[in-house]
Amino acid sequence: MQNQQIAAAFNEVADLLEIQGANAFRVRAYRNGARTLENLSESVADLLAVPGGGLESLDGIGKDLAAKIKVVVETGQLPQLEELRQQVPHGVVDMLRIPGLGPKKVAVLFKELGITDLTQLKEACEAARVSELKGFGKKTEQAILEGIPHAMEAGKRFLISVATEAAEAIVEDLKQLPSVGQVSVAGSCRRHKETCGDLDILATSDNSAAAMDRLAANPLVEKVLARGDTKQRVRLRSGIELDLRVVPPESYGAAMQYFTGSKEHNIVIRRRAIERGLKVNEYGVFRGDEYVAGQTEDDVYAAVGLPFIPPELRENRGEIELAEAGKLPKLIEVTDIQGDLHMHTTASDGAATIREMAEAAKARGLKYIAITDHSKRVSMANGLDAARLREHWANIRKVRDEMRGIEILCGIECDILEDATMDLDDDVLSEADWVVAVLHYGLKQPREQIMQRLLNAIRNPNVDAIGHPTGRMLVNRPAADIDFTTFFKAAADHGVMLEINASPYRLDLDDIQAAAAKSHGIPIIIDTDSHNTNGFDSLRYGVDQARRAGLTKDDVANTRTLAGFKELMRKK
DNA sequence: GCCGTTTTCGGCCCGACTGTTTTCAGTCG
Repeated sequence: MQNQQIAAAFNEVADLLEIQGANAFRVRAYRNGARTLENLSESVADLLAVPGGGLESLDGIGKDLAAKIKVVVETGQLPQLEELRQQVPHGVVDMLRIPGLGPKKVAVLFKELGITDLTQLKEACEAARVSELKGFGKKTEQAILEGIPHAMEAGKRFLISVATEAAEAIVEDLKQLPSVGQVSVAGSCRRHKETCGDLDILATSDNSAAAMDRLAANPLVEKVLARGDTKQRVRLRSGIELDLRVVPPESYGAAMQYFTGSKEHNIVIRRRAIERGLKVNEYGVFRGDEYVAGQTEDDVYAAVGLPFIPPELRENRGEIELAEAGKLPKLIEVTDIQGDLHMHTTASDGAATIREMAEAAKARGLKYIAITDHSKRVSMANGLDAARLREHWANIRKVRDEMRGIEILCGIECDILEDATMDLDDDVLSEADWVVAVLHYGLKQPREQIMQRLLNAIRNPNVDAIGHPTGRMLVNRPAADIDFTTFFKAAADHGVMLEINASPYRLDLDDIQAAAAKSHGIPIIIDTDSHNTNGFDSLRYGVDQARRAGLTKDDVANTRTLAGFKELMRKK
């Protein structure tokens, strides 16, 4: 957690320096440093303890930033940030969220008009004082007024499921157009990030106007925000903004590579191009003015001496080095999954019966499932006590005996209570085929208490796995404060599996945590946590998260047959 | 502020679009 806090501090320093007109590369250095910390699995406090300066060996962390990290770890504060906050009020930073306002214009508003928050900015626009400033005009003033409500929503991001569904619908619609060749989603949505800020769609056509007209007429589209010869930006009714880029066919691969990002990945790719006397942009790979590649992404990567890199890995977190060495992992695919070990029925808060869930799972090709309804603490969800649970298991066995082609485990999603005990006694837990232990309540407890709960559960011989370990709800509720190094070590020592919960609201573990869990040799499971028969549709999002973590089929326990899976379960 | 088969400063990814001006700066991705 401390890593994220320091990263946030560095990002804020970058924002504030930018408004003050500091050197752009210095600003970038703070953002790069922040990003390194966000992606770090071990804690900076641990690295500080490494003799010889473990911090400075990190990408983008030099003498100066390392010293600042040390100060934060030791004092909990960054004096530089406190000082900058004195100089630039916090509301000024909020203005950066208004589309069309960057650091330069925000600085002018602050210095010339003394505006320090969004409310004052609104008043100034309404009084037509903004349009009188040099570099501003009537249109800018109007755009600011329209952008203020958006800024008030504070950098809203969208769940990957919401973004994916919208993007796929629009891609399908554009494909109907005869003048359009290839159409595809790019950007963070194609990289399958857990949330998307906006959408990028790419199309090849010799008639860009037709494609843009088609998009503008799509019922999902609320407003066209900007339109040029090659690029159109629209806002969807859901609030997501979407960029459509139209490129010639010979540039398709280059444009896909370029607009899929990430920005950090592409910077390295372009640097490699420069080293080879080449230039990479969205139109192709060029030697001087001569086009040398660009039709496919394979060609673009080949031009810079690399094999194709799966979009999920394109974050500049080591994938380029792996590609160079020919060691890219063969990432897990949805069809590799044979079992689903976390789901609910009408016995607790699910909408379907045992049999309906089993039939639906079988229809999707799953070979085994575990029914894991809630334990009694989750009274809101009609959680089960020992007596009801035993009765439920008897019903599950009945369905299991009657059905062919799918195995059903008698499971339970058992709460780890606030006092670190389990919600059900060991005698009943020991009768289960499968126990997933989870945190639902008391997620805001201090780290020591959270860790006590997780470690107690891991040490309980009846617990097979920890489900949605951090308890976060995306865009909504923050994760519990977990010491991951200790957590992963304990799970590995006790043979407890860890879940990537595939619900698009959770995706917990996240990509970085899952990669760290893998490095500890912990078997990962990917579960849908289905509450109805459509819940199995979420499997793809969990697999995508695993792919972003670099996981292969072998890293994920429920890609095995049931017999193989049971070999990985701890002995009882 | 970082980085360097360039050891010590000079470079750090790049193009499209908008609005305000009239040749370009700022913003964005």
